[in-house]
Amino acid sequence: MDVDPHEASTGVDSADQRRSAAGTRERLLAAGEVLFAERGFAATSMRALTQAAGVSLSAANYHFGSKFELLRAVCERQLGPVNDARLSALDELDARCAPEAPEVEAVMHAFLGPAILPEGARQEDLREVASRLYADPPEVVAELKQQLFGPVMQRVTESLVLAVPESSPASVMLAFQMSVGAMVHVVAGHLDNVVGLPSPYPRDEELLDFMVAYCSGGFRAGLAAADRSESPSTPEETR
Amino acid sequence: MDVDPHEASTGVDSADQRRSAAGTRERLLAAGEVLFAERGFAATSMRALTQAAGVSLSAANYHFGSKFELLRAVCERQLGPVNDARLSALDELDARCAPEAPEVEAVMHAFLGPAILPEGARQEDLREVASRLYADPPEVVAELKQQLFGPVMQRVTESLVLAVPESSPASVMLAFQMSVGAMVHVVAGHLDNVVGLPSPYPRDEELLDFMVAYCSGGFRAGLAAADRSESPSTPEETR
DNA sequence: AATGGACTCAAACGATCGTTCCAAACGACT
DNA sequence: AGTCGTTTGGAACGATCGTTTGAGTCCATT
Repeated sequence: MDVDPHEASTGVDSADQRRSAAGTRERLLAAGEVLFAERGFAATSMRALTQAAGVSLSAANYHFGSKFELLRAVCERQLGPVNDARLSALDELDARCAPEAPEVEAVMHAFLGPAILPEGARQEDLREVASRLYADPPEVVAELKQQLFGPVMQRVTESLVLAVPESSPASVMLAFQMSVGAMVHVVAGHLDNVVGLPSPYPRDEELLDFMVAYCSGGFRAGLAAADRSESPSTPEETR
Repeated sequence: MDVDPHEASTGVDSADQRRSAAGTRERLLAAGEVLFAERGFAATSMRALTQAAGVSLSAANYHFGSKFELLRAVCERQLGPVNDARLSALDELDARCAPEAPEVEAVMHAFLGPAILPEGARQEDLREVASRLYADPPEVVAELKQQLFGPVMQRVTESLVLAVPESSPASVMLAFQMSVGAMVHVVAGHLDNVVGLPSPYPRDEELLDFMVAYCSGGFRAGLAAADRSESPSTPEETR
């Protein structure tokens, strides 16, 4: 009783056996979400992270082996539900429009929705660590990024190729990547730094509808421009 | 003659007075462009940077006061010509279509062109440090970013508001920010990590035309969706 | 009560960080 | 020749980094 590492905010005094065990891990993940999203991986020290979490330094290295594994756990915890929601939405979309190809807007909605709208219960301070992966570290994170986003990216690309069969897959991927960039920009919170916009920009369905319209319209316009410049020059594949 | 700090690659032996002076500064800026763009600000050490530049550690702190001032100099040197080209292209565009409003495609081309196409002479290994500013550090760089991009952003927004007078300025800014995100994504080189695309994706006019079409189409589609959802709900400003 | 595993703590490890200091080399000028 | 300001290199500064260590605490089980 000499030290008080963290006050018991909720009035639990019984039946909270090994609360500190799962609580510490949860605290570290929550602090990692905030700090990694705010300052990036390299600029976030383990001491600042554990201090923000209210736990000891070695506790972080006990639960997770290293700083990088902590980042991986944070990303997986945050991106797992998002990617699962994306995949299930795409499956449901495919099942709905039986043998016909899905609409571009519907695919974009399935891809953007779980990232824009807050998912499930935790919705207040959930920053997007994943957006940091698109910018932060050297090439070590490339493997993590590929591991986290690879399946979803491939799945969305397949649906988009089906949605616009007249365009080449390379153009579809290029146009989709620009949508990814727009989404990362929004999800990373860069809208908050624009002078004429509300600082915590609301993540509501209005923004989602706007993004779906933007990405779908840009997707179609980009492909139209690519087809316009490809068809008269390279008639080798259109044959 | 006991040490050999850096070999004289070019065969200069006369009339190269104080070559090391301007050469050292140039080397540091060039190394900063590459390393800051590759690994970000926090993950790039001064020792790695000066070693890549082939100069001493104290030389960097002599020419630039600190690591942050070196980053500022690198960003200014790289973004200065790009932003100047953007502003002059927008001025030329305004002068061309006399009293009428400019086209969205033309504004996007003026904004995207200098960032996509290599500018002037140096075009080989010129990475975009600026894209790192949109992702890398905490809030210290926010001031640098605002200082570097502020005028151009305001200028482009003005032209876009004129191009679509029927939409609200807030929607115009939101749609433009998504185009900024797509541009940052492309300029940051994230296309190189996509499996089905060529790894050093060519920065040619074909990509520029594609991006102009994408951003313009998305811009118009997003605004159309916003107008569609705004007009029946809030008839206060449309009056 | 005693044992064992799960967990946390303070302290320290070596390494590397950005920065500073000082002596030496350089060309320019009197 | 001699002196000055400019520029460079090498060594070292204190601080902080990620990680490891070993003793200690707590709870569940026997």
